[in-house]
Amino acid sequence: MEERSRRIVETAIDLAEKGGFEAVRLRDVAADAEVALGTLYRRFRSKEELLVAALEFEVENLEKRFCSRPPSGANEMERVMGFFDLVVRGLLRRQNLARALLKAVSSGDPELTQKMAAYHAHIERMLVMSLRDEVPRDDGGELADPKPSSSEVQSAETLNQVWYALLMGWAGGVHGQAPMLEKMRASAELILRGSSQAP
Amino acid sequence: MEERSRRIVETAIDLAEKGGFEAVRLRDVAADAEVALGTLYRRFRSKEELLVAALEFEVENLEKRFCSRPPSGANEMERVMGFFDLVVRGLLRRQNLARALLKAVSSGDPELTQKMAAYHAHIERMLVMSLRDEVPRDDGGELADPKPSSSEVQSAETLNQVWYALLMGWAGGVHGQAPMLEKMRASAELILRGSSQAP
DNA sequence: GGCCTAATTGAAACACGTTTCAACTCGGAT
DNA sequence: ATCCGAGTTGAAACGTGTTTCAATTAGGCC
Repeated sequence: MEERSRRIVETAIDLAEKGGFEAVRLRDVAADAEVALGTLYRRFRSKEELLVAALEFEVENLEKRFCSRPPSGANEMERVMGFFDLVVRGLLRRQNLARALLKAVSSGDPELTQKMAAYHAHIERMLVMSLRDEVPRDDGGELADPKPSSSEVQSAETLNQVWYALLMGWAGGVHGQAPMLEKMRASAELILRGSSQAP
Repeated sequence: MEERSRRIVETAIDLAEKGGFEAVRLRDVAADAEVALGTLYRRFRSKEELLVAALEFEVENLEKRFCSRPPSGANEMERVMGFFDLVVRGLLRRQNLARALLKAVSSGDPELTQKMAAYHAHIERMLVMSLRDEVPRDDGGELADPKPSSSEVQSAETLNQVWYALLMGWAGGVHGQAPMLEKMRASAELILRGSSQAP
């Protein structure tokens, strides 16, 4: 990403951390990033697109942490929950920011379809790697994760679906982070138990 | 609900059917419902709250249909998928409306926490009843569904989580309705298989 | 009927996302 | 050095959600 765009995204993240979605006023972002409003709009078609770019940035960081300290655990369950703990510590700790990013990615804007799918793909990839016991190696900047089996992919998809719904519930105030993790564990138990049986 | 409020909600639904979330311009809603803008705001604190009221309305209709023609099927899987088919036919067919309602309920507005939780409770209740093979009887306007077991509740919660995430994906253009139902079936297979084992 | 309170109305104003535009700047091709 | 086109700037304007407010109306109570 180009220097100016990065400055814009970082400014947006700062403002979102402080005051959430509403605090990301594009006039303020432009001013703080020392850019004209028109420049911001040349690079990001909307507030949502800007915040989704911020989400991409945060997910990249998450992936780096994931690769450097992959969740360890004796079984699938522990490793998968270790991954969700990582997301909580890496992203949800900054509640204002996390809520703002979730709101942006779930806005339903058709322009963001591709980015939304990419986000889910990232999470699912990390989930597949968590299901395995391998230590993921950083392979020239890319994650090494050859040929996931279709049952691994299916489990990861289902886990990600549950996780996404729980994130939405957290963002909407339906539950706090600890209950969210509890619910995730309960659902994961069902899912992993199901996946351990021959179809 | 009072007459004036109902008129406002129905007007909002009309507009949302025609043009989605953006087409629900509150000035237009007020004008079409023959009410002053201030009156609309006295009854609904925001556009999202208005649309969530519309969602409540639609979910009530869904529940009526559910009670009058409960999904039938030889096993849990078929009945649960029958329920999701019902939602598709009853709500998602009107794509503009459905997307608008989903956008509202997932807006993350703290004022809507209660309504969001209530929505999920409704869906989960119908899922519990679908898991069972009973014919749900309309019990004086309320659904008869005595004492769901904790394992039924857990399955219903997990199914609902997956379903909600898939709805968001559909609303965001990640997949169409048919692929969404396919994904739902695949995840439900995992979940129901897991629930059929002793914990 | 007269009165009191709450609801309604119409209209204006405000905030912020988004668009538009003319003037300006800058890096590279000639 | 000059010129060109793309990117940038600053400022204004527009649309829509939201707020505000004075004037009006409606409905129950004496």
